[in-house]
Amino acid sequence: MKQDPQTSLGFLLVDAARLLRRRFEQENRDMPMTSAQLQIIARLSKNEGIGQAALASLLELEPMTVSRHVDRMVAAGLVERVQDPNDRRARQLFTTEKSRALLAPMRERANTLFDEAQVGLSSKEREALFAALQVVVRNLCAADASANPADDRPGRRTGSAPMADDVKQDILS
Amino acid sequence: MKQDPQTSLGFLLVDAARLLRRRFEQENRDMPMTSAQLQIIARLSKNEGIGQAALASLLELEPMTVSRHVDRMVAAGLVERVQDPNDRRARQLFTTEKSRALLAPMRERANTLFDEAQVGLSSKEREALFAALQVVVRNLCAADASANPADDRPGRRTGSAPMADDVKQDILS
DNA sequence: TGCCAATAATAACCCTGATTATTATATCCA
DNA sequence: TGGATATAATAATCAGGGTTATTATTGGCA
Repeated sequence: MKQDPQTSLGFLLVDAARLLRRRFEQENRDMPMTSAQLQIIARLSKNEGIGQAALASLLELEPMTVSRHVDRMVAAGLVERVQDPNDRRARQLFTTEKSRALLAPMRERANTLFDEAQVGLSSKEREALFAALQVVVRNLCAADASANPADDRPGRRTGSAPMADDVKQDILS
Repeated sequence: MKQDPQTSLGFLLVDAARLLRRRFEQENRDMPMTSAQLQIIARLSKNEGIGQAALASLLELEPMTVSRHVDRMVAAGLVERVQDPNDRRARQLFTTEKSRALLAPMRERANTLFDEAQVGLSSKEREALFAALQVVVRNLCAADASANPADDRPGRRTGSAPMADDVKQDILS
C-alpha cells in the first residue's frame, strides 16, 4: 500500500521506528509493560538506585519524560521510588520483583520481532544497519550537546548532572 | 553520555528516530509546520483531492490520527477540507498556497539535518542504510496487513479502502 | 555565614500516534 | 426494495515525548 515509498532517509527512519513500535505494542497487549517501559527497566536493571535525572541522561530522554514514566510504573508496580538519604531533592529508583521477572520474556519477544523486521537482510547487512544507526545516534547526541562536540561542558547538557567517574564506572556495561 | 549503547536493533532504531525528530523540531520552531505535518503535506501535494482514509493508508497511519492532523492543519491554514461531491461521508483534502510555499524550504532544512545525521557514513553506507530501512518498513507493513502477505484482501487492512486502479495510478510517483 | 547559582523533580500544556466506539452514508445482494 | 455490511470521519481516552516554568534543596563562594 506504500505506493510512493519514502525518498527521504529521515522520514523513512521515523516510519520504520513507528511501525516497529506499533507492532510491538499490538503483539504485547497481554503484557503489563510497554516497549518504552521495557527499555527503561532494562537500563535501570543495570543501574539500580540511580536517580531520575541520571536515568534520563542515560536514555537521552528529558527528565520530565522520565518523571512521568516513573509515576506510571510505580503505579503499575514496576518500579520503586525511594527517598535518597543524602539528597532530599532526589529519589532512588529500583526495579521490582515483577519488572525483573518480565525483563527476560519481554526481551525475548522484542528480539523475535526485531528479527522479523530484518527478514531478507543478510547478517552482513544487519551489522551494517546496526552500525549505521549507531553513527546516526552518536551524531545526533553530539549535536544535541553543543555545536562543537569537543566543547561538552556538563552544565550545557539538558538536565544532565556532572557525573563522578566512579558512577560512570557503574553505568558502563 | 550514552555509556551503554543500545545492543538491540529495535531500540536503537526507535532512539535514532526520536533524536532525529527532536532535533528537527528544535531547529524549526520558527516554522509554522511540524515534521509530521511536513510529511503529510508532501504526500498530499502529490495526491491533491484525496480523502482522509486513503491518505492514512498511504502514510501507514490510522485514520483517526490523520483526522486530528487535518483538524489542526485546517486551523493553521495548511490544508483545505472540501466536501466530496460524490460521497457525503467523505471530504477531499487539498494543500493551500501557504503549505505549498513551505514545502520547499522545509524539505531543504530536513535534508540538511538528515545529512548531518549521516556524517561519517560513506555514500555506499548511506545507500545500504536506506535500503535496509526500506526492507524493514516493507516487512512491518506486510506483517501488519495479515499473516500471509499474499492474502491481502482489502477489508482486512486497517482503515484502507479498496482503491480503484485509476486512483492507484494517480498515487504512484 | 549567608546569599546566589546549579540541580532534582514535577506541574501544566502541546504534539504525535493508537485503540475503541459512534454516527452517517454508501453498497451489495437476496 | 430493503436490510445487512462496509466505509468515512470523528469523539473519547491512553501512552510517549517535548518545552517551559515552579518548588525544594544543595553547594559554592564571597
